Amino acid sequence: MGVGLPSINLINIMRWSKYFIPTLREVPSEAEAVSHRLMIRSGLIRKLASGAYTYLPLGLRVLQKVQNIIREEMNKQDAIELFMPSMQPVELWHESGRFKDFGEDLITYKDRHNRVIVFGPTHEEVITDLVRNHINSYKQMPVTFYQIQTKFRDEVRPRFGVIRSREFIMKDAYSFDEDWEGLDKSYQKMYEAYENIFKRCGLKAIAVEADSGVMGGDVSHEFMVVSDSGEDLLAHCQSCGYAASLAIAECIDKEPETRAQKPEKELPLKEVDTPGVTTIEKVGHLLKVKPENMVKTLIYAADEGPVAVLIRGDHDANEAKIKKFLKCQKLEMANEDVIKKITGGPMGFSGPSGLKDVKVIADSSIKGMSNFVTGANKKDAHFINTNLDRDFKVSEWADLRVITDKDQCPKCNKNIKIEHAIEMGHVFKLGLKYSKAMKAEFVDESGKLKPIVMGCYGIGVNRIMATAIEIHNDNKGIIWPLAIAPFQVLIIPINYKEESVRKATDAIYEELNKAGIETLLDDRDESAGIKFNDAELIGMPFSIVIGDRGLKKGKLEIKIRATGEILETKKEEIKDKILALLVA
RNA sequence: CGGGGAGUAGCGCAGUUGGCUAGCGCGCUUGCUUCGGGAGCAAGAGGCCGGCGGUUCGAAUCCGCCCUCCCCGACCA
Repeated sequence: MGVGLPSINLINIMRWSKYFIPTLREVPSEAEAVSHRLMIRSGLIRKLASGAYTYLPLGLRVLQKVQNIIREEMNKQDAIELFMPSMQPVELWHESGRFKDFGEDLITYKDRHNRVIVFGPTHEEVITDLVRNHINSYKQMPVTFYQIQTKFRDEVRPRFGVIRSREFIMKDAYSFDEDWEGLDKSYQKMYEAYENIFKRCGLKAIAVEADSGVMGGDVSHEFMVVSDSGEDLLAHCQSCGYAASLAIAECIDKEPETRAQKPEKELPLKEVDTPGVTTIEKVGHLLKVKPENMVKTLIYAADEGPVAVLIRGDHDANEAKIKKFLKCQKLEMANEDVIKKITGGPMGFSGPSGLKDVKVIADSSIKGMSNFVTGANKKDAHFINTNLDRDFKVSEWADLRVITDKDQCPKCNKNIKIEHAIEMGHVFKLGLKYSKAMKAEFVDESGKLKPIVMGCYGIGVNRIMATAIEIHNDNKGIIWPLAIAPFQVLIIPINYKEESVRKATDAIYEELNKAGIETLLDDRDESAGIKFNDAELIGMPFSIVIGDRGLKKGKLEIKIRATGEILETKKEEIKDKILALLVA
């Protein structure tokens, strides 16, 4: 299948009875997240298998509207649309070095000629291949390409319906520049496009600095929308607006302040029995010491051998920060043998004093501590009253931990909040990663051969749909933002079979059609209650209720989904009133 | 991959000390009545009880293996 979704002109009007909107009265047992439930109940999607969904007509319309918004904003920034294959020769992935990086997430198969084909999880390789063959001169840059296309990733755990699926629709863009200044400009343009896109889709996206992960590159920003169904955690400052993903949010541990809390006297180091007790929680319980008065010693295996990392008991080690600090590629917890060699004791009882042949780095928050509990590097034993410098030495200090909600904002010192968020988009300054690996070079003005400077930019299209629902709903159903609502107006005739109602309904339906208003007509032979409830469930911004009761007075009702407001309107003024509402 | 939960009609569920023809609500079909917030009456259709194997006179129910789905974690746009 051509998995892309071409831009189309949406059909303006539709009769419910001739369409396909399978709404559900009851909550499907498989769905837990609000958006997931509502998407199934309102007939937007159906599941085929874990992480693979059918978009039903109403859902498809939303996707198409989102895509059209994306296209408009991308085109506005001079990005050029193209369409690349999902089937990609594995050689490209070896060339870029990402075959290993992606690992099991890559979905591959062998074709009949025994060639290994990758189902594209993203398209840096393909676009770089294209560009290296056709862009050879600085005169052809800057240029940014984009596509809207289905991606495939064998996610470990697909969840929350369409929010994390194995097959998903992504807008991916790639910029090519002759130098870093150029990249900065291209990046900025995409950044602006993204802000506009999310805003137009009714989402308040926060741009946060992020870890580049498997994409590579130095600078990257994620566009996050705060939501309980978010898989990511955000450190977010309510006062100054600072926001960063938990993985990189900076921790401020001011030495003078923390030092001040130090008691005057250092007590003598003492070994205590802690049989079989290894976790911070249990040790703390046994010794009646709070986690913040304990220090855990984590032995990591890094590129250049083992490293001991000291973290306060109530904090979590931040591997992204540790990696960055050590400038290493790989970082994993050391195994039992290595721990024994370095600490002399078994796993679970490691402490900073008496470590051999290992670099000791510590999180800055430890500087202010005294008389704390540590492992004794000996089976079933811990030390109490451990003290810095006296009992052990730290070779380097750094921010190595994960921020908590007890921390302060690194920018304004106010309290920081940890919130769940959904990642809607991610932009990366890739730099030379792919152009070097895959030799995408160009000749600059002075005739020199240089690698192209790249950026890449992704948006989860189906995720915008799910997130919009996640944000805009009530206990009755979805409340679509106007720009991405499947239809702008729903006409609800009460007893459509009755001639006077049908005539009035058909006339208005036709009138709205002529005015170019996207209208769905609920012409089903259902009771008023069912129609009202379904209307609230599928959440069109405006409904027009046409019933005998009002018709006798020459009046109809316009219901506003978001507010529940009912506007009594003269029959003749319906169209103008709706037009006014659409613009407002 | 670790931990937890679940698979019985399109949806939501009951039935599981082994026992009759597998049930209920919603939805669906037909007819009549109804018609401004999930209508009433009547008559229907719809099941390999997730799969395979075992125990047994007899299995939705007991045992074994497998599959699928959901949640938490690890991991990840």
